[in-house]
Amino acid sequence: MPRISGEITEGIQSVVLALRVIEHLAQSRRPVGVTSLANALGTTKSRIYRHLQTLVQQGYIVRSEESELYKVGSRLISLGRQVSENNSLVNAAHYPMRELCETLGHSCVLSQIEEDGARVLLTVPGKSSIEIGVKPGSLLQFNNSAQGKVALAFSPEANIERVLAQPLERTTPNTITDPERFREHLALVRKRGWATAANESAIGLNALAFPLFDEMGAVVGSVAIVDLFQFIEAEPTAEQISETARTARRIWQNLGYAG
Amino acid sequence: MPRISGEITEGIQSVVLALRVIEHLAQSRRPVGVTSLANALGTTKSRIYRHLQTLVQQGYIVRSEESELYKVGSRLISLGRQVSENNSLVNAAHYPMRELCETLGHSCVLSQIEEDGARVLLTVPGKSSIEIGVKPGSLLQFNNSAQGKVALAFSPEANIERVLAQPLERTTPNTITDPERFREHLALVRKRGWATAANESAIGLNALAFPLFDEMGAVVGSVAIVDLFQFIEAEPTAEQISETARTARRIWQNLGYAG
DNA sequence: TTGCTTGTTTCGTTGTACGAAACACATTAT
DNA sequence: ATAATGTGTTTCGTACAACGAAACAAGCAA
Repeated sequence: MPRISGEITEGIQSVVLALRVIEHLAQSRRPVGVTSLANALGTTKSRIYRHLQTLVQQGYIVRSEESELYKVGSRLISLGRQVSENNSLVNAAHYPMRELCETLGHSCVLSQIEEDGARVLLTVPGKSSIEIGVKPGSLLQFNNSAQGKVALAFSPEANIERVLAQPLERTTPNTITDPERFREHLALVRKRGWATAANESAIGLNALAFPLFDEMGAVVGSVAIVDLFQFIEAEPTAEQISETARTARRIWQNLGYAG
Repeated sequence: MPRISGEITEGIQSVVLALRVIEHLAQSRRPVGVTSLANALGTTKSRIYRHLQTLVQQGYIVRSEESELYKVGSRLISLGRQVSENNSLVNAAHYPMRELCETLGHSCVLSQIEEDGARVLLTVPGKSSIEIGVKPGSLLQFNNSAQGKVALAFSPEANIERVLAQPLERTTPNTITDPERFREHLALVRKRGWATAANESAIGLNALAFPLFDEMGAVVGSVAIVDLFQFIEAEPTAEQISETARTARRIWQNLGYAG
């Protein structure tokens, strides 16, 4: 099987592709055809075709009968429900987040800490007509997002050192890339209890994030409000801070952490 | 790669196994180890180990740090949310089903029609202390479940013929396996607008199912209440029928079907 | 007609994914 | 202590699964 990127090996190839196919279909709400999928994932039509066939056979995706395009199938949907219903973090956060969104009107994002970033689990779109959001499933970096920073700041020291040992990626001129400055910044975040990330992941955007703790007191993720810099300034309003904090606290409590 | 069951080929093997691994982890709420997974799926440890590694690498599953067992990871959770949130049927049905469960106290099941059965998308557990339910993700047969029968009964004629052409599987002595009797039974279901399946899929169980239609008037699935035969008799009570019917109607309306 | 799209099928080749078996490291039993 | 079982992990040679390229079919638009 020719031509893989000379990397050390990133796992069983066919499985990796299959997951990418599923992920792609889940993202795009419209059904997708073989060719466009092959282009999007940078591989051949035959490979994609074979993979689609397997996934259809297994019931994870279906062909919409009118067009001859592929879309998410019922088996994947029920798998999705099982997984997300059994996840305590999503359950604990869902309702408080909706309320926060009602109160402040900003988009609201839940993320879970992972080895190299904060994974977006769930977003509640804001009330403005311009929709600002973060794509569920994406991985936010530790050094350029409020969610990542706040999660890292409250992590065990060993974790912080591990991240600082690696070079910090720069995405905008405002991204913090110097390890020493970043260390100081994390100390500030710990002191205040929250983080913002004005123009750090993208120019014009800001977010205000609070950490979430489980029953053992360990960080599991973060809640954040996200909006244009215009609406969430470098120093957020007292209301934004207190309301988001209150939401975070409600989520902890649902998770069993007394505070 | 030796020894597959001599079948015609059921798709890309490694992908099929990977999906089974994911499905298994999603089902079992507790973390699982390599060996038990290998036994459960009937394959070797090394194969499972390799697959788990790929899935971990991709972020779909993680190892719980205390034990060295594997469990569902955040990437799979966020995939799950995406998929189930974008699914109109689940969204339309969720709230009405909860209410139905409050009213009658039985477990409530949503399923979507598929080529060879009704796939369980979502279940709301009943209020009794004995929990009767159907596992989400499982495929209910057309001939031995209320959900399957009602979905098939309102399908296009061609679909019915296709199913009748295949031999009907028997699971209990009460399962209908004779094609002619089944055809008559479907006519009755169509006339009444609902189906039951007393002792057909398992002795002691019964279900009462209504069809669900989309905006074009085509069957997309079914809602059903499920409980012990003791609580849902061969001829359900007027209240059970009217309440479940009302729920079904509310779901159609949410889906855009005027009726 | 001739292009230019789709999705599908075939085919020969290659290197991946495989099983078996060894390995390391725990517990528990003898 | 030492054998006996239980984990999860690693190695290795090989068969055959998964692959890319290219041909094929079917649809639509100039």
